[in-house]
Amino acid sequence: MNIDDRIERRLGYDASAGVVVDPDAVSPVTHPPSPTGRGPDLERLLDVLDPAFAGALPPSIYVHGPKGSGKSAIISALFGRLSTYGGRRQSIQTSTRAVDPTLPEFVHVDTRRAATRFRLYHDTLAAVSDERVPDHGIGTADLAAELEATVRTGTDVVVALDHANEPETPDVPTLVEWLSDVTDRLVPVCLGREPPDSIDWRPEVTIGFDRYRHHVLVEVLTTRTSAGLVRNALTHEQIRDVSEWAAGDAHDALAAITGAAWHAERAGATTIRPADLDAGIAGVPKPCVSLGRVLALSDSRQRLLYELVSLSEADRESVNAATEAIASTGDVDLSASTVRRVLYELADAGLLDRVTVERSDGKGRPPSRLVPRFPTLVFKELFERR
DNA sequence: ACCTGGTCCCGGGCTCGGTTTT
DNA sequence: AAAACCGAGCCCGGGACCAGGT
Repeated sequence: MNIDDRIERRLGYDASAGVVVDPDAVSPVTHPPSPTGRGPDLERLLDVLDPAFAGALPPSIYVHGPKGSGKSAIISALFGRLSTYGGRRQSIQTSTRAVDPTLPEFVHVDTRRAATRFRLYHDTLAAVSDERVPDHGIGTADLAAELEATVRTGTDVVVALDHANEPETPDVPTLVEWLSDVTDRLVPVCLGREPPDSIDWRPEVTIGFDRYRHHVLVEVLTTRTSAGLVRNALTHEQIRDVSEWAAGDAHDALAAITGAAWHAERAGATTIRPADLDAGIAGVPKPCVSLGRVLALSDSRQRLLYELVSLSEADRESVNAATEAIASTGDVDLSASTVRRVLYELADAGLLDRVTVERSDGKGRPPSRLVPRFPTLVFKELFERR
């Protein structure tokens, strides 16, 4: 976090209103350019990537660890920086080498947004190519040929495949195969939650992330709230409490804080009061699905979820009741049968829980209530602000 | 037996670049 | 050069069928 960034944030910000200075700085779905508290892991990654700095192909890597442990934060920050060094430029000065090495390109792909072969090739190509890549009207095979040609005439590419193995994203072996089908000069760096021995892929190197330890998470939250909220919006005590509650999960902690900050702001407060923090925490279920998964859904599905979390308790009592209520709102232009099917799909994917309700009037199978498993407060706010 | 909730699957149509025809 | 057409991925709609309850 440099001085320019801090000044930039203050520009255009009305200091007389609210708690939030920079929503992105405390958001659970954005990563700061310089993450806090993962120095040793960063060093391990740089050690492993070392061959790349000598112009050789680095090994394939599997980065694993629980949700909210900083995998994406570290990799996206690191690859973001490395991409500015990479590519066709001769970049490293050294007196001991006859020829300066060319660094490979480093590309960070979110498989939530690139969950098909087509989208993966599209996003990878878009990142390494100077020309713009069409979204439609071109076949996957043509895209693969284009990517192969670009890599052949350019440099190797290290591709970070973030969020593998989620319900909406392909599994690790599939992603790796998609890359190797194009050329072996695309080196995969996969990120996932499963331990290495439970995935069907043998990378050359594995790196494990552990949950944040309490004092490290406190440090992360302190850094991010000081960048994103007004001064003293949260006490140190409150940050410690959130960290304790989040049990090492930075995503959940930031979701609770963001929710609390908006709750306070809506009430016209200038600090986060205990009641705001309680509301923020209440808006994050345990266990909680990453907000990023929700935000990667198509517009129609996000709209549907927004309508769902805006429903009254009574309308959420059963899937059919929710279907009717959602389908009858003017903002949703899906048919009732599609709404119903999508609700079941979202439940199956783990974004909603189906809780069977006890029922006395009972013919037939008892209905189930839909309970969101994602940070509802933050999602609602983001949806309304977009 | 009957009823309602839940799962699965696939045809068809939409959008939008690319390609061919006029 | 403009217009018509084609074909790619992707989304929607809906129906067939299975599960779990009285």
